[in-house]
Amino acid sequence: MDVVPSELNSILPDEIMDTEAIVMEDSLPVASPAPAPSGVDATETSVSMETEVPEIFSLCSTATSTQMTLALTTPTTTDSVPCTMNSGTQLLLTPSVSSSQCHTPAPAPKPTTLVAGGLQKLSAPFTLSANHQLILNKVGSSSGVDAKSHGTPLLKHEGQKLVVTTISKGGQPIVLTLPHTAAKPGTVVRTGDATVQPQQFKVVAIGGRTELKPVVGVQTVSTASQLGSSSPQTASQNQQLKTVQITKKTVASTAGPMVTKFIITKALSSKGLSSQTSVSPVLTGRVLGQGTPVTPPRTIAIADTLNSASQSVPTSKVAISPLMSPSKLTVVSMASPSPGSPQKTVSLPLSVALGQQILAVQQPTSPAKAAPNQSTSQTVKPVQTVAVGGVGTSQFKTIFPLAATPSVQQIQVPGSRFHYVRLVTATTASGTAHNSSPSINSASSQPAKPLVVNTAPMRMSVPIVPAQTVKQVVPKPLNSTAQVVPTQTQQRLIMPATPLPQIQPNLTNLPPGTVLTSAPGVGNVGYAVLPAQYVTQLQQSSFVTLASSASYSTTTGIQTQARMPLNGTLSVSESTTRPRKPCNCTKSQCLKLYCDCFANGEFCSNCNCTNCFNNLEHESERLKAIKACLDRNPEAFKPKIGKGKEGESDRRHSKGCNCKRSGCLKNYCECYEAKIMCSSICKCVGCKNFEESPERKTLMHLADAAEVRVQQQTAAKTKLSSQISDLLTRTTPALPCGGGRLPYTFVTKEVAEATCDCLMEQAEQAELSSQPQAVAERVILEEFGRCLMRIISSAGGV
DNA sequence: GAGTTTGAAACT
DNA sequence: CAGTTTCAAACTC
Repeated sequence: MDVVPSELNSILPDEIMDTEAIVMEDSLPVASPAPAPSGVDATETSVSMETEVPEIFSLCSTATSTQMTLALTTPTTTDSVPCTMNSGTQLLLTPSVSSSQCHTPAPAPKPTTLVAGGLQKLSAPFTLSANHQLILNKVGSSSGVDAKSHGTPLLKHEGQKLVVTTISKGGQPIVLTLPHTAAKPGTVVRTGDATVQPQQFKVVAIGGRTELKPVVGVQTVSTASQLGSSSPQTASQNQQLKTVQITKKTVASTAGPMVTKFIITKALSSKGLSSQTSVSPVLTGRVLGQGTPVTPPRTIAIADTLNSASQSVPTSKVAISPLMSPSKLTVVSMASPSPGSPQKTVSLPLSVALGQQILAVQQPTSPAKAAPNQSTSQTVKPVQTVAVGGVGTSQFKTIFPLAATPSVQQIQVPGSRFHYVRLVTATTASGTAHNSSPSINSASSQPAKPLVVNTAPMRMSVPIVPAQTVKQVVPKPLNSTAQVVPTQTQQRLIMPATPLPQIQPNLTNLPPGTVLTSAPGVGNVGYAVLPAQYVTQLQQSSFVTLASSASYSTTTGIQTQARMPLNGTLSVSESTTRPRKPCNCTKSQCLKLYCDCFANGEFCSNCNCTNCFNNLEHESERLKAIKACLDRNPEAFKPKIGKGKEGESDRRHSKGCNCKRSGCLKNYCECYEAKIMCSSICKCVGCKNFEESPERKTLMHLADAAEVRVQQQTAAKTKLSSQISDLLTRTTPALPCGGGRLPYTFVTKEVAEATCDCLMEQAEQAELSSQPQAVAERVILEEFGRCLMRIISSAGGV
């Protein structure tokens, strides 16, 4: 998956993200043949995938690159969850075993395959392990048609929460995280489906909006019947909607029947970008809306409110401050759970998530049950995007895990300028390398793919502060690696994984680019908001080194990374998106407001500063500096120039200037620099920066004239360039093979023949006049020169 | 590019 | 809160 700059976020849904709706339903088990000791029982989960799409999802850590892979890892492998595939989509669930073929559901924790009658084959072994992640890799080509999986894959779904991460179109893996619950393997009950109180959450991406709604009275899905009935679909369908419905039935001894259903609707276009998502009506009443016809954003709904067990388990929660209205929020939790912790889940409270999107990335906690194919996990950098839509509000989140041992996950908040980076200390080596590995395709195709980082349960809910200043965003052209870089990045906030009581009150004031990390020894979770540019750099660099809590050392400084020469693409974007000048701080370590980078909440990048601490390498110092600044002035990181309500006239400096000697007509004056006039709150002396000031008018005229001049020059250059290009185009014969138009192409066959005729004529004349050979040669050469001149003039004249 | 000027930020 | 110092950007040469 590509890293998407924040600016594109608004565009992203259409451009980048596939629309996938995953609905997870949890219903209480009606009857529990095998009552589990705990109120929450591990139950069989029947996963029914209804796919109209020929593409097949494979749930395997070892899925081949060409396949879409779903990797489901749950802590307990013993339980198998029957999955039903309605239509041609096959879902293979194999606990820690990858199988290309469909398998009948085996009660034992054997590899189960979900086979959808779909045209494409997805073989995916998925391991139910601590990871709780389901990774779906989209396969570019569907090779074979898969037999329907009559055998229903058993997904062990102990957690009542299913976290689904959207899959990037670029073949990025989809990660589904299944939160662990207290349910035990033995308690699993086969799909007997009594659905008593199914809860369903419907995620619908409509026009880029995601809606998540709980649904009551969910229908139960019979797995076996559906599987049998499901008909394979032809691979010819380019765009298809895949719906995966996973019904989880849990039988609790005491509790009523619970049925958990996961509905995953994914609109996939075989060709990628343009996917039309129409939620298949197959799941009646479950899909609230339909994806936007054009490149809808992928949506992941995480619903899990019912299970008490799941709730009991520590979960990561991200709370988005409702006050701030970031239209899009991306949050990545990267906490590294203790190896023993069975559950790694991110629960997104609907109440919190309403109207906001949250991204959650989880890592498997229990290494033992990690997917077998871990060798590649390090290299694989799946991008995960999760969209949690509040009702009526469209939002989506994008997570960009950055791979590498110092695993960094980046979250981009569309519409907001926040880049959230979560730093995870690689504590659990075994656990970290895991499931994400299956996405081989993505790794190869996209270098900067993040690993799925292990996420420990988040301890804190973090309010996220939206960028306060709305700045013009320049959308970048979407390419394969669509990236959006804000013209002026504002990053804010940060949520400390560890409690930062001092700062929390001022979270809203946190500077952009702030990195909050857990205090040493407290935890390894950290959140960082990175400048869009920085994120872009990180993504492109394909590896990021983060030092958090000294848990791991960084081999390469971030500063270094940031300063790394950008490739052409980045440089272009940078020029347009990063107006900020590089700082030259020498004594402040870029940790004081003297530093513009720091003041703007940005990491230093391509700066000339020395001894810079304004980077991820010095998270703690930076954090302290931020805190100090906030202590001095809670408004320190708020924009100094108030946003004009209606036009620039309303803009004014929040504090006013104090100029003494500049007359407020030089850039020393913050008001003048901001191109606003001084106001009554200014304490300047000899101010000339007011409306009627003749000096100011003169300066403005000069500035305008200069600007016009520049624009004219630019326009002239552009025009000239286009003219030259046009000239070459018109004068150059089109080459059949589509080759470029080069000067030699002016010499067409006719021209060559004419030239030869001229040369021959000269030769004949020389011969007739009995000229010496040397003279004849000279005459011929002269004629050749004239011919060339005519050709050139002819070309230029056209 | 070096040096000066300037005013915000930081400090007392 | 006021005065002073520090700092880095803006400016000049």
